[in-house]
Amino acid sequence: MPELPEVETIRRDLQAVLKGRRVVSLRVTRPKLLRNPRPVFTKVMVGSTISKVERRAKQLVLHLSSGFVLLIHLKMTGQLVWQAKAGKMLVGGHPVSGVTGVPNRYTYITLAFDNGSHLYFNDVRQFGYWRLVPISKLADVFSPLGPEPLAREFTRESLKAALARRSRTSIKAALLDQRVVAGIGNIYADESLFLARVSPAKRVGDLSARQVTDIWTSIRAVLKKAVAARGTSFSTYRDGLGRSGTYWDKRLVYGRAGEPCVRCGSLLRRSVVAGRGTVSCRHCQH
DNA sequence: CGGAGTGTTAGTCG
DNA sequence: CCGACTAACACTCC
Repeated sequence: MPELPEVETIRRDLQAVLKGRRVVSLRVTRPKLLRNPRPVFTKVMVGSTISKVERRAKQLVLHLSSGFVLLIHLKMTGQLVWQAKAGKMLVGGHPVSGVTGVPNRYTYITLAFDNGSHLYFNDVRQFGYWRLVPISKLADVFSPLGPEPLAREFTRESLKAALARRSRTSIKAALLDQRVVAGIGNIYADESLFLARVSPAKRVGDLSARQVTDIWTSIRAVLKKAVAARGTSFSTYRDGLGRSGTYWDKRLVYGRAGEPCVRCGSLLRRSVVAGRGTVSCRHCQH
């Protein structure tokens, strides 16, 4: 489920509580979510310290003192819950209605830390994974990914060049392709294309130079706004600080099929583009 | 109850 | 080498 803004929010929250923590134990009740053999996980993780928490595309990147990084992908329904010894809890990822507290029936991996806190990985659909990679191999693992859209490397020119090799597909499929630009998913693809006034079904080869520029500008604007809002609707502190993740209230089109377009008032339409549910304004987007 | 839909992506098939 | 489609899985909604 989470896209760049949600994963970035989780990264910041976890960095604050996990940096410098030593792993004292690992518990796995669904081994298939591990991309390495379980003995490797135990050996690499137990006793090692987390030095920093980064993000690349939609993955979390936890650096370990053992010379490895732990990649965590939440896919559609993955959720990370950190809980202090005293009970303070923070949550990032897909909420499970009616399921509170950890561990619960969807908790498949648990890390225990030296200060008595725990990190729980819950995943209803079990698409997510944990993967250990030697730090020396990290660049290879990430090499297929396109640029980070909020980094300097993502320029109008780099987007134009990446799109040039995919002229026959729809612009929405291109934006969802992590090799073109890393971190955009279904929500922010629709949001960005609405802001750029470009139809999601438009063939990449038919885009004007101006439209490519508008898409580039819109991607950055939408993602910056969403990061500032802590993502969409699901990242929630449970310690009395209140809810977070307010992009849902700011969204322009996602989940608004049948509602009036904020720009022209005509009704937003639902369609299927690139195999995904898609919302757009037929009047504003061309 | 059946069927469609869900924030992802790796793999297959033409 | 594309680009479209589907499976992986569990749950909600109509």
